[in-house]
Amino acid sequence: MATCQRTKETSGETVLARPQRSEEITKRIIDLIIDRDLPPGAPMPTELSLMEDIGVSRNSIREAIKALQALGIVEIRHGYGTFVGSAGSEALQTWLLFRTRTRGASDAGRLRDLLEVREMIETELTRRVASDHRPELIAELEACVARMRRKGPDAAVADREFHDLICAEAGFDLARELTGLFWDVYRAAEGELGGPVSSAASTAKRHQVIVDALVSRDGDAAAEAVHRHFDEVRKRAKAGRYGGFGEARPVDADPAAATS
Amino acid sequence: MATCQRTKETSGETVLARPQRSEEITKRIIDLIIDRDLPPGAPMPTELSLMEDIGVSRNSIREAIKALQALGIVEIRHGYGTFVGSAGSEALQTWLLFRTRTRGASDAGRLRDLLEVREMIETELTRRVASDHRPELIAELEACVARMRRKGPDAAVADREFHDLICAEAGFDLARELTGLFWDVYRAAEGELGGPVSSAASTAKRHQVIVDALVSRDGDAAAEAVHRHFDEVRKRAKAGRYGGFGEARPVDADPAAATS
DNA sequence: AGAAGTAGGACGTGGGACGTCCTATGACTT
DNA sequence: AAGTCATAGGACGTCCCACGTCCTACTTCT
Repeated sequence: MATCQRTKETSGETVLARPQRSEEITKRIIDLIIDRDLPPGAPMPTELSLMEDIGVSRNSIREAIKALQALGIVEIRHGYGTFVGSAGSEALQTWLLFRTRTRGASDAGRLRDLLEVREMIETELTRRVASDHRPELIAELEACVARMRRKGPDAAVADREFHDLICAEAGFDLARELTGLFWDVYRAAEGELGGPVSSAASTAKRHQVIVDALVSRDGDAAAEAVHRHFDEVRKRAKAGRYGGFGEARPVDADPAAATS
Repeated sequence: MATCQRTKETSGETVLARPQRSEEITKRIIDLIIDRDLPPGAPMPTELSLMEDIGVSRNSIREAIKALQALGIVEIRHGYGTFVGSAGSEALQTWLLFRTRTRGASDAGRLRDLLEVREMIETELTRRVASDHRPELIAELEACVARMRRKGPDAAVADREFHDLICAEAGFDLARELTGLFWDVYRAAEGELGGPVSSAASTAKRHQVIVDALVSRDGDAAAEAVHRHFDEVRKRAKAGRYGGFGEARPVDADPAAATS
């Protein structure tokens, strides 16, 4: 009987020929969330309810929900229910990691892309934070730098927190989440490629320069410090076993322009 | 028999208690793509093959593939087969649009975030392009600006192409795709909110300034020009009916805007 | 009243069937 | 012989049903 709905004679209209039903279902579910103004964490209608509302079978609903789950738009808890998700950046990790791992297009250049984009965002972000930030921020950043000096696994965590603190200070959620995402994916891809180890002391020093620039509220100096920090990361990456990543085009041919 | 695989007594090892089988399947399929080095466009194994390789039912395989499809990692063509996807940024449109439409967190601030991140990336991108670009780029950009001057739907297309040209010139695929994504999503969200129309002449002028800066190969001037361009966009957005995006937004019943 | 056990709801997985779409191969026509 | 059309096969799309697992909430026993 459910199949009867999509035969032409019952509807009488032009054949819909819907190329992808599931895409339509996905859209409908999203619209449902928007229309009912369901906040993140709110319980979604039951699969059975959606079945009836949308008029398709449970499998179709489940596949659509699965696609939504992959995007972080919904969260599924076994035996409990489906809930509206926050669409956080974690959902993109699979996507970006795949994109980075697959070397079909520009070889290892994708890893460089990751770094470049992060550098662009953080440079501008730090520039803005330099001219407008809470005084407490400095102490928090210094604490991170101190932790970086101590060798160990916590140094990497402190590194991430350092950048996250700055990004959060700017107040742009999207930018903050993206940089965090790039950081995580870079780290994962780097580990997979057998990247080099980080030098703790040098890293801490580079970060300290950024803090100093923030203290003096000098936007240009802050941007410059961030650039130098990324130069360091690039140098370290180049020393790895996948050396010379992204040699497709020597953009940094101009030594003077590299510091800008 | 398939069910027997996951009972503890057959495996004899510690109970896996797999919280989500489909997540495991998704991972396995991705690894399969990487291991076999399947390039984008290559045909994926049949669902039946995957069933046997991974050892789960077709429904489970299909749900995993559906999740992968949502991320653009695979493409499905009905009646033909499943193919490796390019993981392009189009896949993130649903995610980002949802994230922008849902105003649970910071109201309309998300739209502002979109603009800010794009500004950050394009600013730095343009700065780099200023110091290193092909001479032909200028002519291509000027052609876009000329098209912007003519009113009509093509003006928006030219606008997009203009920014895309610059981003492409820098050579960072990821940055280019992200800015394109932000552009598309902003446009979609703007339309949904009943955004204001763009003033053709003014827009063309702002873009011309960017071209001029590129001609003189002045990085700082180019960055400045991009900033001004985005100031313009922000100003225009602020004039919309959802005026003052970023603030709590006062519902200013502007009679002039009611025409659209 | 408190704690253990039980009933119900909801998602997870498996298996099968049929429809739809695309491709390719064969027969037929010109 | 070459081109066109019809048919067979493969692969995905949708549907249905059944059972397992997990969590919640209620009932019942102590």
